[in-house]
Amino acid sequence: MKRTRSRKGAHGIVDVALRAGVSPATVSRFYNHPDIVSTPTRIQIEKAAADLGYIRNRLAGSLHNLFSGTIGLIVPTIDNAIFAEFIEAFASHLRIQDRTTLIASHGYDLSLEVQIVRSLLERRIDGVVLVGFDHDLVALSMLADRNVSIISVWNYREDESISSIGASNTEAAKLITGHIIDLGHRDICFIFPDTKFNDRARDRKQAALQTAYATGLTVPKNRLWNCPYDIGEAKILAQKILSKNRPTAIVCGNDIIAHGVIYAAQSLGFDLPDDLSVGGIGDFRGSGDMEPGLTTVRLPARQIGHLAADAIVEMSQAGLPPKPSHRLVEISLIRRGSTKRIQNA
Amino acid sequence: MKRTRSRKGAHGIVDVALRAGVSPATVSRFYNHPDIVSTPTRIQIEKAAADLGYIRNRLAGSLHNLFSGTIGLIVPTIDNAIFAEFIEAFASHLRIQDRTTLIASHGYDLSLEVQIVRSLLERRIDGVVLVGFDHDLVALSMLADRNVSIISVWNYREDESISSIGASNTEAAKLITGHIIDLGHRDICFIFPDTKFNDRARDRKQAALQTAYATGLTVPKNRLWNCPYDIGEAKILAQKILSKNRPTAIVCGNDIIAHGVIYAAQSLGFDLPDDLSVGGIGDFRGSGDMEPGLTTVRLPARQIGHLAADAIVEMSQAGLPPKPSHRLVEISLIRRGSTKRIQNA
DNA sequence: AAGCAAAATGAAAACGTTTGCAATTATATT
DNA sequence: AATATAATTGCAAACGTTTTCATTTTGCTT
Repeated sequence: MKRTRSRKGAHGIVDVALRAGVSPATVSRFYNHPDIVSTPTRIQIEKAAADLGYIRNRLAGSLHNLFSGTIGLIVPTIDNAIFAEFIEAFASHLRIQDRTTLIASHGYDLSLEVQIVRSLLERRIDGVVLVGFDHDLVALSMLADRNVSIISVWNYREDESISSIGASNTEAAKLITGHIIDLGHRDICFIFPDTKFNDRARDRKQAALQTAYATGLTVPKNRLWNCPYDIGEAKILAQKILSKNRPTAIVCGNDIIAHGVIYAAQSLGFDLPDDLSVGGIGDFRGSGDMEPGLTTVRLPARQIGHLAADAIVEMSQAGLPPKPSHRLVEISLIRRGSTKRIQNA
Repeated sequence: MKRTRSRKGAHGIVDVALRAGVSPATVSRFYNHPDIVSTPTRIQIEKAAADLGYIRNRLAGSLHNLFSGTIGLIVPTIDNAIFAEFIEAFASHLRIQDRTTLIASHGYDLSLEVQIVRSLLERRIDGVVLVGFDHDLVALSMLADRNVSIISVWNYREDESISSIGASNTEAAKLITGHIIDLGHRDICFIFPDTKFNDRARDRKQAALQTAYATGLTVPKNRLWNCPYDIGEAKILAQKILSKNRPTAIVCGNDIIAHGVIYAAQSLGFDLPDDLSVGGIGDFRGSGDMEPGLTTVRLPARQIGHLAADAIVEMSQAGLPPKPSHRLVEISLIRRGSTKRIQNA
């Protein structure tokens, strides 16, 4: 394939320099270290650049100084509510810091993540933000070898070797499970997503069950289910669960599943929360507005996005810190209409 | 600030060449035109690159050949369901074509869009995908000046000057409005988002009202409302509308608003669809699963994402086509439980 | 086996910036 | 006013590739 497109129209830094009557070096400094160029020249250059409609070529720059001004963001999925608010907040805050976001998703497929990391490294990202701690070692070492800053978001654990910003998913699951137990429920069903390559789900599931066990509950086979991140599939599963010998409450690994469960209950004509209590984790957009409102644990997605953007920029400028730092964000139980004290307790 | 981070560990193309016993030129060809390097050398280079953990630097390459392998995607918002499926499909298909997605959102603020375009141009994107046809002329001409391919997605119109892939929002609004009128409804309320800088919403709103007028209906002030893209705000607005002198049906400019309306009706204890019919546009994830299922017009978001990815890659390789091309994607009315023939008609 | 075309490779000049160093100019000090 | 110091600026050499052109090697044909 012939690549013949011309961009002849575009002016370069030397054109600007020529027109402003200075050297290209000075123009470069005007953009990168504005403080060290004198006011008169600054004005000259500003005018020349405007006249020519100059847009600088950061690729050429990064070739020299190793900084591309681009940050990679790798998420499991973009197409559902889970990460939407986070991505938006992250990208916006990066833009404010004059960085751009190179985004990619892998659908919980770690091998794909390796390819994605390679592809991002080929574009010389200054840093990368990943979700959670479950990652292919190959991907991590490629990043480490090239001194690319890494931040893991969403989950919080004290002992991990890469820096992170996130909530304790363990606590989140404890909160919602504990709340439901406190309401008197003893026959509780648990629906969680697949925990393979998903430390958030794993932490939540384990903590939820642990909390149940600690109260002396047992969780038989028909009270523990797996379910993908999909409202429709959750609805179908819940309909099955609810059709016979139903529990008094369902704890869901995330709000997506909880939405499906609530719809399932409604489709079967149940009264919520009288016939069934439902709890989620996440507090996505919409969870508070549905009827009944979903009782859930609020994870501050936007805050994580904001913090992650600031942190990755700082890290990429400063070089890797000696030790990984971990930032815990607050979560809170949001009581809404989908849970209720059990009647016959 | 001193930028002293070293990437000394990283090997370049000449290291690979040295180790493979060939010239850098051959290694470059190995990556860019694999067909013209002989099998033995190919193997040598493959091995050398693997041994050294070489990751090529595409920035350096684009400096020379004007292609960065990066496509810009500018959407109004990432943080709600509207564009989520589209973005996911788009980014995935770009990845398959060995391109990466530089994403940014502007929250329906055109002036921000200009800044974003500049920032993307500084990274020398090969093409850019925008939503709709309402754009700042400055942004468009910056792109045109630099021969960057542009595709507009989501909306379809025959007469626009930039290439597009999308559905007819006019048809969509006609479909849902017509459906509701066909069901016998005459007292219909319309809730649409702000149409400023939003041609999709404008087309929909106009077509919906037109359809109503064509049937001889009038739409008084209290039957036409504005509402942001937010379930919660839609819910509040709908509660107000429904509390006094309520219509028999509500046509919503998108599924987000429709979700809010349905929740509002439920919060007031209405029976859906007996007390009220609700129609949306979009068919987002979840619209089919809620109770009752939302009657809406399906816009194939994933398909648009897929087509747009393929199209922008092709355009960016081929140079601008002589004439803008417009691709119309199919939409369809999805009848679900939220609409019903009016009882007393 | 010679001759020729085709295929594969190498040498070196770009691509558009940034930056170390040196040279110049402005400012401060006496 | 002369000198010392600091603030600006310019020169030219990178940065890591890709590509043109020329050269070498390979494969065919007779």
